[in-house]
Amino acid sequence: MKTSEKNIERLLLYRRILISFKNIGKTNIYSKQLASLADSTPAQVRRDIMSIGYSGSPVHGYDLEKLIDSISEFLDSNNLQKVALVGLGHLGRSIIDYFQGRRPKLMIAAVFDRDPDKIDRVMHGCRCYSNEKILKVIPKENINIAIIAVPASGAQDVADLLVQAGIKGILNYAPVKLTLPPDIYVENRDMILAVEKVAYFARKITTEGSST
Amino acid sequence: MKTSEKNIERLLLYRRILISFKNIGKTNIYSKQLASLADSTPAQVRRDIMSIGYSGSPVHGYDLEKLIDSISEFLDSNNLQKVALVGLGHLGRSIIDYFQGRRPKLMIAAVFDRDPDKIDRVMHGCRCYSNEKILKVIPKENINIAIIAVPASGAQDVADLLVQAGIKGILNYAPVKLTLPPDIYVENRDMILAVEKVAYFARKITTEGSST
DNA sequence: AACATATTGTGAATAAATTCACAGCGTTAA
DNA sequence: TTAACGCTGTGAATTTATTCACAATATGTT
Ligand SMILES: NC(=O)c1ccc[n+]([C@@H]2O[C@H](COP(=O)([O-])OP(=O)(O)OC[C@H]3O[C@@H](n4cnc5c(N)ncnc54)[C@H](O)[C@@H]3O)[C@@H](O)[C@H]2O)c1
Ligand SMILES: NC(=O)c1ccc[n+]([C@@H]2O[C@H](COP(=O)([O-])OP(=O)(O)OC[C@H]3O[C@@H](n4cnc5c(N)ncnc54)[C@H](O)[C@@H]3O)[C@@H](O)[C@H]2O)c1
Repeated sequence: MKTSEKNIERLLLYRRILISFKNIGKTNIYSKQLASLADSTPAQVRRDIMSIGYSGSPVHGYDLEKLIDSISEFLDSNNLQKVALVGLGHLGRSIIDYFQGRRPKLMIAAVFDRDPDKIDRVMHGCRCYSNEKILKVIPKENINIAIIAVPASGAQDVADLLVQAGIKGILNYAPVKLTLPPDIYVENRDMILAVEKVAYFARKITTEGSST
Repeated sequence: MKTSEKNIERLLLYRRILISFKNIGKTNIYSKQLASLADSTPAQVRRDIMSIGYSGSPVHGYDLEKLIDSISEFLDSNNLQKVALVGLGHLGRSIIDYFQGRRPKLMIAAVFDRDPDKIDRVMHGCRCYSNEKILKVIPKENINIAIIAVPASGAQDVADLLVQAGIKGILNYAPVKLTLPPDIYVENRDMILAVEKVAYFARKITTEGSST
């Protein structure tokens, strides 16, 4: 079963769409509908669903509940997967606020910051520790992924510590390339690059449109 | 000249890397070095650079300054391109704080929120307006891209307003699919999907590693 | 001036991703 | 019963993206 990064991204998106579709009372969906909701094509949707081994009915399309379950079985861990967050500034606070309680199999189980004012504060049920506790808390809580929301200057050090503590995947919001062992999965999310991209395509649209 | 979305993303990343490479005193770079900094391959780097019409020297590789300029000429607007931000919560504040002043050709020129407490506050030199001013301020300031950082429930309405005001590109942080005219470029950035993706690959790494 | 060297630029080959197109199927209607 | 329908599942075709591989080249060296 060959599943690329893009495949996984689409499946995650499908699941979110399917859940909200189910929440408005639907019980099934056709590849055409899902494609249109996901800005994709029916053939792409069918291929993706095929790749996880689920199949629908030619008459009713896909059963929402079963499809959601299949995707979840494919994508999720059986157990709860715990997440650490480092950096409790504006971004960190926004993240914890938005994330916590939204996904059944994922939870932010520990927060770290180096600012003494923040240490020991409790947010959404999880206490903020000082960075020195990273090596202790992460293995103890069995956390294997982390979100970095500290300024660029501190990110590499934090990442090194996290890896030392046993983290296997990092979602990095700091604008630096982290240098880490090859068996650590890193996803970078930089807002500036994203705005630049939007700026490029927005401009492209406007200049193309005016050349009629 | 066929430049795909991925192309643009890589060029933006190269530029950032090149700038920081220049800042540590270097004057030139080889495709091999840039590839390793960008987690890419030398051939990919050369192809990408070829696609913008720049060429280097077989002996000294690429001249940093000239390459940065070529990429910028290709990617950037000649004029300043203005950005609107809607939603001045934790996320919005983090965004403005991080973004403002970082890119020479881009600036957040107006901020909107519907909370009366926030209206008329000034942050990083830009005043926060009420949503009602969107239709007035955006055309007046000639803003053509926007960042949405409001809760999911308000995002579609805000997006509709923005489009009506003349926005051509949107960076959307709210977890909803925006339904908009086809000539509007939308980039969605959802943290939950990103964490889920990291969770998947982190797990995959750990389980694969243990099957030796 | 001739040679050695290391890297670029790029056509060609390969690999990966997407789309096409249609057989097969369960359901409904007559 | 039979026919018609509209959708899925998927092999094959196509398109897009990446990598290979090597001639061309600018410079340093003798
Ligand atoms: N990728 C994005 O989309 C995006 C958006 C906004 C900000 N950012 C980045 O995220 C960073 C944080 O943004 P913010 O708005 O929350 O900033 P902030 O200043 O509000 O918060 C930073 C927090 O990190 C803590 N911190 C600093 N160094 C630390 C370290 N070494 N270890 C642990 N904690 C540390 C500080 O005490 C503070 O609480 C910014 O510096 C910026 O680089 C990224
Ligand atoms: N994509 C991501 O990575 C990510 C991360 C965190 C949060 N979020 C999303 O972003 C939203 C904002 O996060 P936050 O932490 O800043 O929340 P917040 O509650 O701190 O701020 C929300 C702000 O939006 C304003 N607002 C609400 N509705 C509005 C409307 N219709 N028009 C204008 N302003 C409006 C509020 O007054 C408030 O200032 C969250 O609801 C969440 O959906 C996304």
